[in-house]
Amino acid sequence: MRSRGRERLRRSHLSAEIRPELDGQSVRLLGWVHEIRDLGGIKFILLRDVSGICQVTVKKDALPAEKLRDLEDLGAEDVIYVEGVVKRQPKARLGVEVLLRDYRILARAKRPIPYDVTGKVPASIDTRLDHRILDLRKPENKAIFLIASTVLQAVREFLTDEGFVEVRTPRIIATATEGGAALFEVDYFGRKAFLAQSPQLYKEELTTVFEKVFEIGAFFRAEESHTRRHVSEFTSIDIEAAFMDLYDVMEVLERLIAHVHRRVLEERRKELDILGVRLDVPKTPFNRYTYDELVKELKEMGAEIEWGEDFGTPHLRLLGERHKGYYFITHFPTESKPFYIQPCEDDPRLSESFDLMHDWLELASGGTRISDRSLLEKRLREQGLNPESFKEHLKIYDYGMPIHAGWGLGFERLLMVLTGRSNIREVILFPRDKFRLIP
RNA sequence: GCCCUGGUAGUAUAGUCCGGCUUAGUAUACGGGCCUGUCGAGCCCGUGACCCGGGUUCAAAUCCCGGCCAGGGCGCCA
Repeated sequence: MRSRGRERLRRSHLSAEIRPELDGQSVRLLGWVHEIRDLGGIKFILLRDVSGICQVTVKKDALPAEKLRDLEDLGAEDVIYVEGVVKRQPKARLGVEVLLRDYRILARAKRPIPYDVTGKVPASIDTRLDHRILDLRKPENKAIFLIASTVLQAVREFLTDEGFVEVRTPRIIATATEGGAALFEVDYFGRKAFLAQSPQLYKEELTTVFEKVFEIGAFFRAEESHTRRHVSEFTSIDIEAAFMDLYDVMEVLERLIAHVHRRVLEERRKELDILGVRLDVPKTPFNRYTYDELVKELKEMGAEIEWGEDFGTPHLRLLGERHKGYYFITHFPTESKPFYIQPCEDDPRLSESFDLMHDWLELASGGTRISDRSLLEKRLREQGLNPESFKEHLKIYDYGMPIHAGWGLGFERLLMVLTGRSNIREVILFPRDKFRLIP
């Protein structure tokens, strides 16, 4: 019985596949009721599935009375199975509709549904996140995550083709990896442990095995940040490669960004249209500016900044007005960077570091890493960290540590750029920040 | 953590300055009715709200204080 029922309810087409060329063909559809417009003798049901929305038309004189009665009760977000015939229809916006022959209501939605999926009335980001599953059913929000899926796929295919090995490092760690950023503490069988804020040290160690590694994963920062570009749980795309320096990995990064643009344009044109985003493949190589140059530039613009000071948000906003799109900032002061960044040989006050920017938004950060144990220990001490608590990491440097370099790219920030969204929470399915732990 | 702004039906808003003209207005959603080409459907009717606590006052959505919540910014960062 059960399996026969399932057999009947297979769909023959997705809503996006209902095209005028199918005129006259019988089709079976499955989906959610997006909207109903009832004109009395004729009723229009907009049926939404993963591919989009199509119009199902009900001429009331063409259905038996008892079928019609149930249909009168159909509401928004009900799940429905539809059998019908495709009709080329110049009067319909898409030029095509499905004339309903039979149907089954598979699941009812509560009425009134607590959130407007059709988007007739705007909703604040807080309300949207409170009803996130319904919010995601809006075509424009769904489009963001269809693009996200393509981006992840594109990143994996690009890095794999470049000879990088995908790895996974622990989320639960014993000590802070970089000092600085606040970590979430967890109770690990009665011992104190932390949620990882970065795969940094593990990925460096792994270059001595796989040479080129990458990881796509969630990391955690217990910062008090309250901005549109910070959350407590975010996704980082990280690479690390032996026998490379900052210029090598910058080149990998800009080619990756270009590749991602190409793939999104190839596969998600419809979603970009829904979002109203015009995307161009950025020209490589991206512009490169040194920290020194930009400090000079900022001073010329009248900004207050001392050499050695890291750029603050107001500085970056100023720079973003002058430098549009993707660009690199290189050679930051060693002091402003984490302990593992390689100081320049000719001027140790500067480091072999870089950030990838888009306008004023920081997307990625990376550089050449220190490969000499004694220098690394010296840098740890200079940053007020205790080498003793890094001994598990430091011992790797005794087993043959070549020069290596890498970067970490904020996946959601890249997605903000690609989808034209200004709040990082919009591009995370279920965002976590200081104030939000549900849904 | 600090600073700024805000909290009115399910949602989004008007009203708040300058307290009373308010049975708190509008849109949308929802319920009922009319409607055979809608696509922001239309028209008619209806249900539905002043964040919580204290204070000032004859009178508080409106002014004051505290709390909670939210949005944004800063620091920090991806």
